[in-house]
Amino acid sequence: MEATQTQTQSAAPVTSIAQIGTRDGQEVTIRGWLYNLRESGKLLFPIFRDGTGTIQGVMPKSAVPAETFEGVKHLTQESAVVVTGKVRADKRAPGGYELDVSDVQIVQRVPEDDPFPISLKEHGVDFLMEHRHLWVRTPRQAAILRTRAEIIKAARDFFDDRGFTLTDPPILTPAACEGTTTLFPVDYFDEQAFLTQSGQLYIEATAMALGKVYSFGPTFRAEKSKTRRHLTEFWMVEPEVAYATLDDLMQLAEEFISFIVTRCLERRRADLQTIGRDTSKLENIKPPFPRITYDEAVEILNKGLAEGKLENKFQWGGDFGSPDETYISSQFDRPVMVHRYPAAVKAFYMEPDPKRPELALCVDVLAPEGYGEIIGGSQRMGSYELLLKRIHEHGLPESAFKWYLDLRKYGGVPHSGFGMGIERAVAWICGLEHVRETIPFPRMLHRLYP
RNA sequence: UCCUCAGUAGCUCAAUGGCAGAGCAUCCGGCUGUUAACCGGAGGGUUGUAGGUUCGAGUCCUACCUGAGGAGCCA
Repeated sequence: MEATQTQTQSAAPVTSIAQIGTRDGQEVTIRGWLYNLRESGKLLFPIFRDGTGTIQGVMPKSAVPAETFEGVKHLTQESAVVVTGKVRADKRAPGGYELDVSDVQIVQRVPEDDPFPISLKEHGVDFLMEHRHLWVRTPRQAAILRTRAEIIKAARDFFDDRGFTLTDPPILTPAACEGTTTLFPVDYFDEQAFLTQSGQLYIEATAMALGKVYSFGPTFRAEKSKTRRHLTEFWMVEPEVAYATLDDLMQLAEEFISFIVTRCLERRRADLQTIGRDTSKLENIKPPFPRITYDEAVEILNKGLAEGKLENKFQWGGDFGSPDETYISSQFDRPVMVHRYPAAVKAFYMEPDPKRPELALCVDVLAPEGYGEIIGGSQRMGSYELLLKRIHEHGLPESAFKWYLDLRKYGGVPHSGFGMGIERAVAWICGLEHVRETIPFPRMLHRLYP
């Protein structure tokens, strides 16, 4: 399995497969891997990939040296190769171009007695997850990862271009941010620490320093969730804005989501096609998004029950379950913003609605097509006294929140923010069945390898 | 934590309680336009583990292990 040091002797310029259309008729070099090999008598059709795409090579036995032909004829899937050939437009080729191969240098040959495990046929989920480090090489997974990168870049561009400052919250924290979910404990020099479940409390502090801020980073939840929407380690982008109200926040959220979707349609359309996404469902993701109150959402559920489209009666005061969210979002053709939930089912730090104090000034954005909640946000509580009371009510240690309370003591202002789960956004935009495909190495209940 | 389903060749799956099979992958052979190529041949098995019922168990029963889907919780 030794890797030979290959000197690319050819004068042909190294080109990416994605850019090969600009080199029609020219001699180029591609550095990549053998994706597949078909043959027909004295004619070989090796398909190469380089991370940007795939292209079929054509090799008649008569056109290349005998040793080159024999070397490629017995080449194994995923062997590393440096290929030189002439680009030729061909209507028969899926990408529009083929490569008339003149030379193939084998950088590393996969042994035939231990072949690449992921063949081109279908595989089961468990097998693919065990081989995630190799699964990411397949065209569909590569397209998803490129789209994830585009979504992250779009999110950061959106905030950077609007005067937000990126401020990174800590990952090791002394206490729960929200006090609700189970955290991963960490030994911190004989002190108890936890992996963060949200950067929100910390960016409230930096928002008071810088006005408009956001964070982008990993978060951790030790919940034993086993669904297509949950990971134990996932990435969130969280903006926080001083002086912003709930209405300001909802406007920000709809502009944010629209920007990201539009960007993906502009720049990753080919990848979305590879993934098999019906992009027509993304075309109308533009402001304004429907805004409904929690009360109106409950009415929708009750009506759905009366029409026999839902099974269980929904009691006012509870949080929506997954089937409830799916039904509510199915009534709209774009993300729906549900605001003003009962304070009792939401986190301790949310500002009460002055008109109805039993409600919180919060919003959940439910993605279409049953993808559920992709954004959760709120106007933050302003009153020092009420915040202290809520901390006690939730059984949280006051000492750990002293600094957070300080934010209300020293120049407290109305402020609002939300968090968007990157993986759920990727799953929705790519139209995936499960969030496990949205991140290079998903961490789930009982899955820590590879 | 609870409910449901599934573990058979490297992979995807068949097999009425009665000889453990196919396709793909690998190897050998054939084919000058293949599109998950095709055609012919070869090798490849402690049927998740442990026990039980039976003349006989991949198949039926019990326990356990592993995985998947869902609930709860959440983004």
